[in-house]
Amino acid sequence: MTSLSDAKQGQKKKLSLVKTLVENLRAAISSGDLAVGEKLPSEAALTELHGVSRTVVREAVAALRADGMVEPRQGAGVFVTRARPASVSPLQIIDNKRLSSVLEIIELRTAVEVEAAGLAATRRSIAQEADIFEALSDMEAAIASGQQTEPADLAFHIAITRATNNPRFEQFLTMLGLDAIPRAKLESGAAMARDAQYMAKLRDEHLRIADSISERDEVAARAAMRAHLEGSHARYRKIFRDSSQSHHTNS
Amino acid sequence: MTSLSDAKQGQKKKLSLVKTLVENLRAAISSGDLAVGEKLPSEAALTELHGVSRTVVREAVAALRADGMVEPRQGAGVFVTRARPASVSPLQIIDNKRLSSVLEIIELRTAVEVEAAGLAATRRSIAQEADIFEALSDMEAAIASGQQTEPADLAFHIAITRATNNPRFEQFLTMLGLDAIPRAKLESGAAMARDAQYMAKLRDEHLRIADSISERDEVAARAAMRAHLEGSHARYRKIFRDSSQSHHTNS
DNA sequence: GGTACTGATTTGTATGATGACTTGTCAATA
DNA sequence: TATTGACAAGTCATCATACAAATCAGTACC
Repeated sequence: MTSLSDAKQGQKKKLSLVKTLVENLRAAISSGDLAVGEKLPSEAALTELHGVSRTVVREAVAALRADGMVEPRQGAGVFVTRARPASVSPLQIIDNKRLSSVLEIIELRTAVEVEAAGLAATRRSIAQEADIFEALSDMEAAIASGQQTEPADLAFHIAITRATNNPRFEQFLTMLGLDAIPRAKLESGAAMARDAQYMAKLRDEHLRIADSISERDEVAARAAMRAHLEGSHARYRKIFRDSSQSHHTNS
Repeated sequence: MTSLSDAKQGQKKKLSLVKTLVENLRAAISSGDLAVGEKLPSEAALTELHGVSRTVVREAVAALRADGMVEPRQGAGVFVTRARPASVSPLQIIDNKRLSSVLEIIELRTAVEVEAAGLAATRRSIAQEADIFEALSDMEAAIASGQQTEPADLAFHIAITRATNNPRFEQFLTMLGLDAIPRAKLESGAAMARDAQYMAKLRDEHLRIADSISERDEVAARAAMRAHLEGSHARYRKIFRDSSQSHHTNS
Protein backbone atom coordinates (compact mmCIF):
# COMPACT_ATOMS: atom_id res chain seq x y z
CA MET A 1 0.00 0.00 0.00
CA THR A 2 0.91 3.67 -0.06
CA SER A 3 2.05 2.70 -3.49
CA LEU A 4 1.09 6.07 -4.82
CA SER A 5 3.08 8.16 -2.41
CA ASP A 6 6.05 5.90 -2.90
CA ALA A 7 5.82 6.13 -6.63
CA LYS A 8 5.51 9.85 -6.36
CA GLN A 9 8.62 10.21 -4.30
CA GLY A 10 10.37 7.71 -6.46
CA GLN A 11 9.94 9.99 -9.42
CA LYS A 12 11.01 13.59 -9.58
CA LYS A 13 8.49 15.50 -7.56
CA LYS A 14 5.70 16.46 -9.91
CA LEU A 15 2.82 14.11 -10.52
CA SER A 16 0.09 14.96 -8.08
CA LEU A 17 -1.56 12.14 -6.21
CA VAL A 18 -4.77 12.73 -8.13
CA LYS A 19 -3.06 12.50 -11.50
CA THR A 20 -1.24 9.31 -10.68
CA LEU A 21 -4.40 7.75 -9.36
CA VAL A 22 -6.29 8.78 -12.48
CA GLU A 23 -3.62 7.19 -14.63
CA ASN A 24 -3.72 4.03 -12.59
CA LEU A 25 -7.47 3.72 -12.83
CA ARG A 26 -7.51 4.60 -16.50
CA ALA A 27 -4.93 1.92 -17.19
CA ALA A 28 -6.87 -0.62 -15.18
CA ILE A 29 -9.98 0.16 -17.16
CA SER A 30 -8.57 0.22 -20.66
CA SER A 31 -6.53 -2.90 -19.97
CA GLY A 32 -9.76 -4.66 -19.14
CA ASP A 33 -8.63 -5.25 -15.60
CA LEU A 34 -11.74 -3.33 -14.67
CA ALA A 35 -14.20 -4.46 -17.30
CA VAL A 36 -17.01 -2.38 -18.69
CA GLY A 37 -20.04 -2.58 -16.44
CA GLU A 38 -17.97 -3.62 -13.49
CA LYS A 39 -18.01 -1.72 -10.23
CA LEU A 40 -14.94 0.06 -9.02
CA PRO A 41 -13.80 -0.57 -5.46
CA SER A 42 -15.65 1.72 -3.08
CA GLU A 43 -14.12 5.04 -2.17
CA ALA A 44 -13.14 3.65 1.19
CA ALA A 45 -11.46 0.68 -0.47
CA LEU A 46 -9.60 2.92 -2.91
CA THR A 47 -8.30 5.13 -0.12
CA GLU A 48 -7.07 2.01 1.59
CA LEU A 49 -5.62 0.44 -1.53
CA HIS A 50 -3.69 3.47 -2.70
CA GLY A 51 -2.96 5.04 0.61
CA VAL A 52 -4.53 8.38 -0.18
CA SER A 53 -7.33 10.41 1.29
CA ARG A 54 -10.88 10.32 0.15
CA THR A 55 -10.49 13.76 -1.38
CA VAL A 56 -7.91 12.43 -3.81
CA VAL A 57 -10.07 9.46 -4.68
CA ARG A 58 -13.09 11.62 -5.29
CA GLU A 59 -11.22 14.04 -7.53
CA ALA A 60 -9.79 11.19 -9.53
CA VAL A 61 -13.25 9.74 -10.01
CA ALA A 62 -14.50 13.20 -10.97
CA ALA A 63 -11.87 13.32 -13.70
CA LEU A 64 -12.85 9.90 -15.02
CA ARG A 65 -16.47 10.89 -14.94
CA ALA A 66 -15.66 13.96 -17.01
CA ASP A 67 -14.09 11.59 -19.53
CA GLY A 68 -17.26 9.57 -19.59
CA MET A 69 -15.43 6.44 -18.55
CA VAL A 70 -17.22 5.89 -15.26
CA GLU A 71 -20.54 6.80 -13.77
CA PRO A 72 -21.03 6.97 -10.03
CA ARG A 73 -24.38 6.11 -8.57
CA GLN A 74 -25.12 7.25 -5.09
CA GLY A 75 -25.63 4.37 -2.75
CA ALA A 76 -24.55 1.78 -5.26
CA GLY A 77 -21.00 2.47 -6.40
CA VAL A 78 -18.96 3.70 -9.32
CA PHE A 79 -19.36 1.76 -12.55
CA VAL A 80 -17.27 1.58 -15.70
CA THR A 81 -19.24 2.72 -18.73
CA ARG A 82 -16.52 2.83 -21.37
CA ALA A 83 -13.12 1.30 -21.81
CA ARG A 84 -11.78 4.36 -23.61
CA PRO A 85 -12.34 8.02 -22.91
CA ALA A 86 -15.35 9.26 -24.79
CA SER A 87 -13.47 12.30 -25.95
CA VAL A 88 -12.05 10.51 -28.94
CA SER A 89 -14.86 9.81 -31.31
CA PRO A 90 -13.91 6.56 -33.01
CA LEU A 91 -15.83 7.22 -36.20
CA GLN A 92 -14.02 10.48 -36.58
CA ILE A 93 -10.90 8.64 -37.60
CA ILE A 94 -12.03 8.45 -41.16
CA ASP A 95 -9.23 8.23 -43.61
CA ASN A 96 -10.81 10.07 -46.49
CA LYS A 97 -7.86 9.26 -48.65
CA ARG A 98 -8.45 5.55 -48.62
CA LEU A 99 -11.37 4.57 -50.74
CA SER A 100 -11.86 1.40 -48.73
CA SER A 101 -12.64 3.61 -45.78
CA VAL A 102 -15.22 5.47 -47.82
CA LEU A 103 -16.83 2.20 -48.80
CA GLU A 104 -16.99 1.11 -45.18
CA ILE A 105 -18.72 4.30 -44.22
CA ILE A 106 -21.23 3.96 -47.03
CA GLU A 107 -22.10 0.54 -45.71
CA LEU A 108 -22.67 1.90 -42.23
CA ARG A 109 -24.71 4.72 -43.68
CA THR A 110 -26.81 2.18 -45.52
CA ALA A 111 -27.72 0.54 -42.25
CA VAL A 112 -28.83 3.77 -40.67
CA GLU A 113 -30.46 5.42 -43.65
CA VAL A 114 -32.48 2.44 -44.81
CA GLU A 115 -34.01 2.27 -41.37
CA ALA A 116 -34.46 6.03 -41.35
CA ALA A 117 -36.31 5.90 -44.64
CA GLY A 118 -38.63 3.25 -43.29
CA LEU A 119 -39.32 5.19 -40.11
CA ALA A 120 -39.78 8.40 -42.04
CA ALA A 121 -42.37 6.70 -44.22
CA THR A 122 -44.43 5.79 -41.18
CA ARG A 123 -43.91 8.87 -39.05
CA ARG A 124 -43.31 11.89 -41.24
CA SER A 125 -45.42 14.97 -40.70
CA ILE A 126 -46.82 17.04 -43.55
CA ALA A 127 -44.20 19.71 -42.95
CA GLN A 128 -41.40 17.16 -42.96
CA GLU A 129 -42.67 15.72 -46.19
CA ALA A 130 -42.57 19.21 -47.68
CA ASP A 131 -39.01 19.70 -46.42
CA ILE A 132 -37.91 16.54 -48.17
CA PHE A 133 -39.32 17.66 -51.49
CA GLU A 134 -37.85 21.08 -51.04
CA ALA A 135 -34.42 19.54 -50.54
CA LEU A 136 -35.07 17.48 -53.63
CA SER A 137 -35.76 20.54 -55.76
CA ASP A 138 -32.71 22.27 -54.31
CA MET A 139 -30.69 19.35 -55.50
CA GLU A 140 -32.18 19.53 -58.95
CA ALA A 141 -31.48 23.23 -59.07
CA ALA A 142 -27.86 22.53 -58.19
CA ILE A 143 -27.63 20.00 -60.97
CA ALA A 144 -29.22 22.34 -63.49
CA SER A 145 -26.94 25.23 -62.63
CA GLY A 146 -23.88 23.01 -62.54
CA GLN A 147 -23.13 23.82 -58.93
CA GLN A 148 -21.72 21.40 -56.41
CA THR A 149 -24.35 18.81 -55.62
CA GLU A 150 -22.85 17.33 -52.46
CA PRO A 151 -24.28 19.84 -49.95
CA ALA A 152 -27.74 19.57 -51.46
CA ASP A 153 -27.40 15.80 -51.49
CA LEU A 154 -26.52 15.78 -47.81
CA ALA A 155 -29.40 18.14 -47.05
CA PHE A 156 -31.79 15.74 -48.73
CA HIS A 157 -30.60 12.83 -46.66
CA ILE A 158 -30.70 14.86 -43.48
CA ALA A 159 -34.25 15.94 -44.21
CA ILE A 160 -35.20 12.28 -44.28
CA THR A 161 -33.48 11.47 -41.00
CA ARG A 162 -35.27 14.44 -39.50
CA ALA A 163 -38.59 12.97 -40.59
CA THR A 164 -37.98 9.96 -38.36
CA ASN A 165 -38.73 12.22 -35.40
CA ASN A 166 -35.84 10.53 -33.65
CA PRO A 167 -33.08 13.15 -33.31
CA ARG A 168 -30.39 10.50 -33.03
CA PHE A 169 -30.59 9.68 -36.71
CA GLU A 170 -29.91 13.25 -37.70
CA GLN A 171 -27.12 13.44 -35.14
CA PHE A 172 -25.54 10.40 -36.66
CA LEU A 173 -25.56 11.75 -40.17
CA THR A 174 -24.46 15.19 -39.06
CA MET A 175 -21.58 13.56 -37.27
CA LEU A 176 -20.40 11.96 -40.47
CA GLY A 177 -21.02 15.26 -42.21
CA LEU A 178 -19.66 15.68 -45.65
CA ASP A 179 -17.47 12.65 -45.15
CA ALA A 180 -20.66 10.74 -45.73
CA ILE A 181 -20.96 12.11 -49.24
CA PRO A 182 -17.52 11.25 -50.46
CA ARG A 183 -15.50 13.45 -52.64
CA ALA A 184 -16.39 12.16 -56.02
CA LYS A 185 -15.57 15.42 -57.68
CA LEU A 186 -12.20 15.57 -56.01
CA GLU A 187 -10.78 12.14 -56.34
CA SER A 188 -11.45 11.11 -59.87
CA GLY A 189 -15.09 11.82 -60.42
CA ALA A 190 -14.81 15.22 -61.98
CA ALA A 191 -15.87 13.74 -65.23
CA MET A 192 -18.49 11.57 -63.61
CA ALA A 193 -19.96 14.45 -61.69
CA ARG A 194 -20.70 16.26 -64.89
CA ASP A 195 -22.05 13.15 -66.47
CA ALA A 196 -25.65 13.97 -67.29
CA GLN A 197 -26.63 10.34 -67.30
CA TYR A 198 -25.21 9.80 -63.83
CA MET A 199 -26.98 12.87 -62.53
CA ALA A 200 -30.27 11.78 -63.98
CA LYS A 201 -29.94 8.43 -62.31
CA LEU A 202 -29.13 10.07 -59.01
CA ARG A 203 -32.14 12.35 -59.35
CA ASP A 204 -34.35 9.41 -60.18
CA GLU A 205 -33.21 7.48 -57.13
CA HIS A 206 -33.86 10.43 -54.88
CA LEU A 207 -37.28 10.96 -56.36
CA ARG A 208 -38.19 7.37 -55.80
CA ILE A 209 -37.20 7.63 -52.14
CA ALA A 210 -39.12 10.83 -51.60
CA ASP A 211 -42.21 9.43 -53.31
CA SER A 212 -42.22 6.31 -51.20
CA ILE A 213 -41.98 8.34 -48.01
CA SER A 214 -44.67 10.63 -49.26
CA GLU A 215 -46.95 7.68 -49.87
CA ARG A 216 -46.15 6.23 -46.46
CA ASP A 217 -44.95 3.07 -48.15
CA GLU A 218 -42.39 1.79 -45.68
CA VAL A 219 -41.25 -1.20 -47.68
CA ALA A 220 -40.77 0.81 -50.84
CA ALA A 221 -38.94 3.54 -48.97
CA ARG A 222 -36.50 1.06 -47.52
CA ALA A 223 -35.95 -0.58 -50.86
CA ALA A 224 -35.44 2.73 -52.64
CA MET A 225 -32.95 3.98 -50.09
CA ARG A 226 -31.05 0.71 -50.15
CA ALA A 227 -30.92 0.74 -53.91
CA HIS A 228 -29.66 4.30 -53.84
CA LEU A 229 -26.86 3.67 -51.36
CA GLU A 230 -25.86 0.31 -52.77
CA GLY A 231 -25.69 2.02 -56.13
CA SER A 232 -23.45 4.62 -54.58
CA HIS A 233 -21.35 1.86 -53.09
CA ALA A 234 -21.02 0.21 -56.46
CA ARG A 235 -20.07 3.47 -58.14
CA TYR A 236 -17.27 4.16 -55.71
CA ARG A 237 -16.10 0.59 -55.89
CA LYS A 238 -15.83 1.13 -59.62
CA ILE A 239 -13.76 4.25 -59.04
CA PHE A 240 -11.60 2.17 -56.74
CA ARG A 241 -11.05 -0.40 -59.46
CA ASP A 242 -10.40 2.14 -62.19
CA SER A 243 -7.97 4.19 -60.18
CA SER A 244 -5.96 1.16 -59.12
CA GLN A 245 -5.88 0.00 -62.73
CA SER A 246 -4.66 3.35 -63.97
CA HIS A 247 -2.16 3.22 -61.19
CA HIS A 248 -0.91 -0.06 -62.51
CA THR A 249 -0.61 1.16 -66.07
CA ASN A 250 1.22 4.20 -64.87
CA SER A 251 3.83 2.27 -63.04
CA MET B 1 -25.71 33.67 -2.98
CA THR B 2 -26.45 29.94 -3.22
CA SER B 3 -27.32 30.38 -6.87
CA LEU B 4 -26.46 26.78 -7.61
CA SER B 5 -28.67 25.16 -5.04
CA ASP B 6 -31.51 27.37 -6.11
CA ALA B 7 -31.02 26.52 -9.75
CA LYS B 8 -30.85 22.87 -8.86
CA GLN B 9 -34.14 22.90 -7.06
CA GLY B 10 -35.61 25.07 -9.76
CA GLN B 11 -34.98 22.38 -12.35
CA LYS B 12 -36.44 18.92 -12.42
CA LYS B 13 -34.92 17.30 -9.42
CA LYS B 14 -31.46 15.98 -9.97
CA LEU B 15 -28.22 17.24 -11.43
CA SER B 16 -25.46 17.16 -8.87
CA LEU B 17 -23.90 20.33 -7.59
CA VAL B 18 -20.61 19.39 -9.20
CA LYS B 19 -22.18 18.97 -12.61
CA THR B 20 -24.01 22.27 -12.49
CA LEU B 21 -20.87 24.06 -11.37
CA VAL B 22 -18.88 22.42 -14.16
CA GLU B 23 -21.44 23.58 -16.68
CA ASN B 24 -21.39 27.08 -15.29
CA LEU B 25 -17.63 27.32 -15.42
CA ARG B 26 -17.47 25.75 -18.84
CA ALA B 27 -19.99 28.26 -20.11
CA ALA B 28 -18.09 31.12 -18.56
CA ILE B 29 -14.92 29.95 -20.23
CA SER B 30 -16.23 29.23 -23.70
CA SER B 31 -18.23 32.44 -23.69
CA GLY B 32 -14.98 34.27 -23.15
CA ASP B 33 -16.17 35.57 -19.84
CA LEU B 34 -13.10 33.88 -18.45
CA ALA B 35 -10.48 34.44 -21.11
CA VAL B 36 -7.63 32.05 -21.89
CA GLY B 37 -4.71 32.67 -19.60
CA GLU B 38 -6.88 34.32 -17.04
CA LYS B 39 -7.03 33.10 -13.48
CA LEU B 40 -10.19 31.64 -12.06
CA PRO B 41 -11.49 32.94 -8.76
CA SER B 42 -9.85 31.13 -5.87
CA GLU B 43 -11.49 28.10 -4.33
CA ALA B 44 -12.65 30.19 -1.43
CA ALA B 45 -14.14 32.76 -3.78
CA LEU B 46 -15.90 30.08 -5.81
CA THR B 47 -17.41 28.48 -2.73
CA GLU B 48 -18.66 31.89 -1.73
CA LEU B 49 -19.89 32.82 -5.22
CA HIS B 50 -21.82 29.63 -5.86
CA GLY B 51 -22.75 28.73 -2.36
CA VAL B 52 -21.20 25.28 -2.36
CA SER B 53 -18.50 23.56 -0.36
CA ARG B 54 -14.85 23.39 -1.34
CA THR B 55 -15.31 19.71 -2.08
CA VAL B 56 -17.70 20.56 -4.88
CA VAL B 57 -15.45 23.30 -6.21
CA ARG B 58 -12.42 21.06 -6.23
CA GLU B 59 -14.20 18.23 -8.01
CA ALA B 60 -15.53 20.64 -10.60
CA VAL B 61 -12.03 21.95 -11.22
CA ALA B 62 -10.77 18.37 -11.42
CA ALA B 63 -13.32 17.71 -14.16
CA LEU B 64 -12.28 20.80 -16.10
CA ARG B 65 -8.66 19.82 -15.72
CA ALA B 66 -9.47 16.40 -17.16
CA ASP B 67 -10.99 18.22 -20.13
CA GLY B 68 -7.78 20.16 -20.51
CA MET B 69 -9.58 23.47 -20.15
CA VAL B 70 -7.84 24.65 -17.00
CA GLU B 71 -4.56 24.02 -15.27
CA PRO B 72 -4.15 24.58 -11.54
CA ARG B 73 -0.82 25.76 -10.26
CA GLN B 74 -0.23 25.21 -6.61
CA GLY B 75 0.22 28.43 -4.77
CA ALA B 76 -0.74 30.53 -7.75
CA GLY B 77 -4.26 29.65 -8.79
CA VAL B 78 -6.23 27.95 -11.52
CA PHE B 79 -5.68 29.24 -15.03
CA VAL B 80 -7.64 28.83 -18.23
CA THR B 81 -5.65 27.01 -20.89
CA ARG B 82 -8.31 26.31 -23.53
CA ALA B 83 -11.62 27.84 -24.44
CA ARG B 84 -13.09 24.56 -25.60
CA PRO B 85 -12.74 21.03 -24.28
CA ALA B 86 -9.98 19.09 -26.00
CA SER B 87 -12.49 17.22 -28.11
CA VAL B 88 -16.17 16.51 -28.09
CA SER B 89 -17.90 13.56 -29.58
CA PRO B 90 -21.21 14.44 -31.19
CA LEU B 91 -23.34 11.55 -30.05
CA GLN B 92 -22.05 11.99 -26.56
CA ILE B 93 -24.95 14.13 -25.55
CA ILE B 94 -26.82 11.18 -24.19
CA ASP B 95 -28.88 11.87 -21.15
CA ASN B 96 -28.87 8.47 -19.53
CA LYS B 97 -31.39 9.61 -17.02
CA ARG B 98 -34.15 10.21 -19.49
CA LEU B 99 -35.67 6.98 -20.69
CA SER B 100 -36.85 8.64 -23.89
CA SER B 101 -33.21 9.15 -24.73
CA VAL B 102 -32.53 5.48 -24.13
CA LEU B 103 -35.38 4.54 -26.43
CA GLU B 104 -34.02 6.77 -29.17
CA ILE B 105 -30.65 5.13 -28.92
CA ILE B 106 -32.19 1.67 -29.09
CA GLU B 107 -33.88 2.65 -32.31
CA LEU B 108 -30.63 3.85 -33.81
CA ARG B 109 -28.94 0.66 -32.64
CA THR B 110 -31.67 -1.33 -34.31
CA ALA B 111 -30.81 0.25 -37.64
CA VAL B 112 -27.13 -0.55 -37.33
CA GLU B 113 -27.37 -3.95 -35.72
CA VAL B 114 -30.01 -5.42 -37.97
CA GLU B 115 -27.80 -4.60 -40.93
CA ALA B 116 -24.80 -5.93 -39.05
CA ALA B 117 -26.54 -9.21 -38.37
CA GLY B 118 -27.36 -9.54 -42.05
CA LEU B 119 -23.82 -8.78 -43.14
CA ALA B 120 -22.41 -11.09 -40.50
CA ALA B 121 -24.57 -13.91 -41.81
CA THR B 122 -23.08 -13.53 -45.26
CA ARG B 123 -19.49 -12.69 -44.38
CA ARG B 124 -18.57 -14.28 -41.07
CA SER B 125 -15.47 -16.41 -40.87
CA ILE B 126 -15.31 -19.65 -38.93
CA ALA B 127 -13.34 -17.98 -36.17
CA GLN B 128 -15.82 -15.14 -35.94
CA GLU B 129 -18.66 -17.61 -35.70
CA ALA B 130 -16.86 -19.27 -32.82
CA ASP B 131 -16.36 -15.91 -31.12
CA ILE B 132 -20.07 -15.23 -31.28
CA PHE B 133 -20.93 -18.51 -29.64
CA GLU B 134 -18.25 -18.00 -27.05
CA ALA B 135 -19.78 -14.64 -26.15
CA LEU B 136 -23.10 -16.39 -25.97
CA SER B 137 -21.87 -18.92 -23.45
CA ASP B 138 -20.20 -16.16 -21.44
CA MET B 139 -23.57 -14.52 -21.23
CA GLU B 140 -25.19 -17.72 -20.08
CA ALA B 141 -22.51 -18.18 -17.48
CA ALA B 142 -23.19 -14.66 -16.21
CA ILE B 143 -26.87 -15.45 -15.95
CA ALA B 144 -26.24 -18.72 -14.18
CA SER B 145 -23.89 -17.19 -11.65
CA GLY B 146 -26.09 -14.20 -11.06
CA GLN B 147 -23.47 -11.72 -12.25
CA GLN B 148 -24.15 -8.57 -14.17
CA THR B 149 -25.22 -9.52 -17.66
CA GLU B 150 -24.82 -6.16 -19.38
CA PRO B 151 -21.11 -6.48 -20.19
CA ALA B 152 -21.55 -9.96 -21.59
CA ASP B 153 -24.56 -8.74 -23.52
CA LEU B 154 -22.52 -5.94 -25.04
CA ALA B 155 -19.72 -8.35 -25.84
CA PHE B 156 -22.15 -10.57 -27.73
CA HIS B 157 -23.40 -7.71 -29.85
CA ILE B 158 -19.88 -6.50 -30.52
CA ALA B 159 -18.84 -9.96 -31.61
CA ILE B 160 -21.55 -9.79 -34.25
CA THR B 161 -20.53 -6.38 -35.53
CA ARG B 162 -17.01 -7.68 -35.74
CA ALA B 163 -18.19 -10.51 -37.96
CA THR B 164 -19.31 -8.00 -40.57
CA ASN B 165 -15.64 -7.47 -41.39
CA ASN B 166 -16.44 -3.80 -41.62
CA PRO B 167 -14.70 -2.17 -38.65
CA ARG B 168 -17.07 0.80 -38.71
CA PHE B 169 -19.87 -1.25 -37.23
CA GLU B 170 -17.84 -2.23 -34.22
CA GLN B 171 -16.62 1.33 -33.86
CA PHE B 172 -20.17 2.52 -33.79
CA LEU B 173 -21.18 0.17 -31.02
CA THR B 174 -18.02 0.77 -29.04
CA MET B 175 -18.69 4.46 -29.26
CA LEU B 176 -22.05 4.01 -27.61
CA GLY B 177 -20.49 1.76 -24.98
CA LEU B 178 -22.72 0.74 -22.17
CA ASP B 179 -25.14 3.48 -23.09
CA ALA B 180 -26.22 1.01 -25.74
CA ILE B 181 -27.25 -1.56 -23.15
CA PRO B 182 -29.35 0.58 -20.92
CA ARG B 183 -29.31 0.22 -17.23
CA ALA B 184 -32.11 -2.20 -16.63
CA LYS B 185 -30.65 -3.36 -13.37
CA LEU B 186 -29.94 0.15 -12.30
CA GLU B 187 -33.02 2.19 -12.91
CA SER B 188 -35.90 0.05 -11.85
CA GLY B 189 -35.18 -3.34 -13.24
CA ALA B 190 -33.55 -4.95 -10.26
CA ALA B 191 -36.47 -7.30 -10.08
CA MET B 192 -36.58 -7.74 -13.83
CA ALA B 193 -32.91 -8.53 -14.04
CA ARG B 194 -33.33 -11.45 -11.71
CA ASP B 195 -36.49 -12.54 -13.44
CA ALA B 196 -35.65 -16.00 -14.72
CA GLN B 197 -38.34 -15.82 -17.35
CA TYR B 198 -36.96 -12.58 -18.72
CA MET B 199 -33.46 -13.99 -18.77
CA ALA B 200 -34.61 -17.10 -20.56
CA LYS B 201 -36.27 -15.01 -23.21
CA LEU B 202 -33.16 -12.93 -23.63
CA ARG B 203 -31.06 -16.02 -23.98
CA ASP B 204 -33.45 -17.48 -26.49
CA GLU B 205 -33.35 -14.35 -28.63
CA HIS B 206 -29.58 -14.32 -28.58
CA LEU B 207 -29.43 -17.98 -29.51
CA ARG B 208 -31.74 -17.42 -32.44
CA ILE B 209 -29.52 -14.62 -33.73
CA ALA B 210 -26.36 -16.65 -33.36
CA ASP B 211 -27.90 -19.68 -35.06
CA SER B 212 -29.08 -17.65 -38.03
CA ILE B 213 -25.64 -16.16 -38.49
CA SER B 214 -24.11 -19.58 -38.11
CA GLU B 215 -26.37 -20.95 -40.84
CA ARG B 216 -25.59 -17.99 -43.09
CA ASP B 217 -29.28 -17.20 -43.23
CA GLU B 218 -29.24 -13.47 -43.80
CA VAL B 219 -32.98 -12.94 -43.71
CA ALA B 220 -33.40 -14.88 -40.50
CA ALA B 221 -30.48 -13.09 -38.89
CA ARG B 222 -31.99 -9.71 -39.67
CA ALA B 223 -35.37 -10.78 -38.39
CA ALA B 224 -33.96 -12.25 -35.20
CA MET B 225 -31.90 -9.19 -34.42
CA ARG B 226 -34.82 -6.90 -35.13
CA ALA B 227 -37.09 -8.95 -32.91
CA HIS B 228 -34.51 -8.85 -30.15
CA LEU B 229 -34.01 -5.10 -30.24
CA GLU B 230 -37.64 -4.24 -30.75
CA GLY B 231 -38.40 -6.46 -27.80
CA SER B 232 -35.83 -4.53 -25.82
CA HIS B 233 -37.43 -1.32 -26.96
CA ALA B 234 -40.81 -2.55 -25.80
CA ARG B 235 -39.44 -3.64 -22.44
CA TYR B 236 -37.93 -0.27 -21.72
CA ARG B 237 -41.03 1.49 -22.89
CA LYS B 238 -42.88 -0.57 -20.33
CA ILE B 239 -40.47 0.51 -17.62
CA PHE B 240 -41.05 4.06 -18.75
CA ARG B 241 -44.78 3.63 -18.34
CA ASP B 242 -44.54 1.89 -15.00
CA SER B 243 -42.10 4.31 -13.48
CA SER B 244 -44.09 7.32 -14.54
CA GLN B 245 -47.18 5.71 -13.10
CA SER B 246 -45.55 4.96 -9.79
CA HIS B 247 -44.22 8.47 -9.85
CA HIS B 248 -47.71 9.78 -10.23
CA THR B 249 -49.03 7.71 -7.37
CA ASN B 250 -46.19 8.88 -5.21
CA SER B 251 -46.88 12.53 -5.80
C1' DG C 1 -45.66 -15.77 -1.65
C1' DG C 2 -45.44 -11.09 -1.55
C1' DT C 3 -44.69 -6.67 1.17
C1' DA C 4 -42.83 -3.45 4.28
C1' DC C 5 -39.21 -2.48 7.34
C1' DT C 6 -34.54 -2.25 8.86
C1' DG C 7 -29.65 -1.95 8.90
C1' DA C 8 -25.38 -1.86 6.35
C1' DT C 9 -22.97 0.03 2.47
C1' DT C 10 -21.91 3.68 -0.68
C1' DT C 11 -21.74 8.10 -2.82
C1' DG C 12 -22.82 13.36 -2.16
C1' DT C 13 -21.82 17.35 0.42
C1' DA C 14 -20.02 20.24 4.15
C1' DT C 15 -16.36 21.79 7.26
C1' DG C 16 -12.03 22.41 9.60
C1' DA C 17 -7.12 21.88 9.61
C1' DT C 18 -2.34 21.54 7.89
C1' DG C 19 1.33 21.64 4.52
C1' DA C 20 3.48 23.19 0.24
C1' DC C 21 4.07 26.35 -3.19
C1' DT C 22 3.85 31.12 -5.55
C1' DT C 23 4.05 35.82 -5.59
C1' DG C 24 4.75 40.44 -4.23
C1' DT C 25 6.67 43.52 -0.63
C1' DC C 26 10.20 45.62 1.51
C1' DA C 27 14.12 46.23 4.23
C1' DA C 28 19.08 45.21 4.31
C1' DT C 29 23.18 45.19 1.72
C1' DA C 30 26.84 45.99 -1.71
C1' DT D 1 20.76 52.37 -7.49
C1' DA D 2 20.45 47.63 -7.96
C1' DT D 3 20.47 43.20 -5.94
C1' DT D 4 19.50 40.08 -2.49
C1' DG D 5 17.10 37.91 1.13
C1' DA D 6 13.50 37.30 4.46
C1' DC D 7 8.80 37.45 5.05
C1' DA D 8 3.80 37.54 4.76
C1' DA D 9 -0.35 36.81 2.26
C1' DG D 10 -2.75 34.15 -0.95
C1' DT D 11 -3.54 29.74 -3.04
C1' DC D 12 -3.80 24.92 -4.14
C1' DA D 13 -2.97 19.89 -2.26
C1' DT D 14 -4.10 16.76 0.97
C1' DC D 15 -6.05 14.76 5.11
C1' DA D 16 -9.67 13.82 8.51
C1' DT D 17 -14.34 13.82 10.17
C1' DA D 18 -19.21 14.22 9.97
C1' DC D 19 -23.78 13.91 8.25
C1' DA D 20 -27.29 13.40 4.38
C1' DA D 21 -29.24 10.72 0.70
C1' DA D 22 -29.62 6.77 -2.11
C1' DT D 23 -29.20 1.85 -2.70
C1' DC D 24 -29.38 -2.91 -1.55
C1' DA D 25 -29.79 -7.25 0.82
C1' DG D 26 -31.87 -9.52 4.23
C1' DT D 27 -35.66 -10.19 7.66
C1' DA D 28 -39.90 -10.15 9.77
C1' DC D 29 -44.52 -9.93 9.00
C1' DC D 30 -49.00 -10.79 7.01
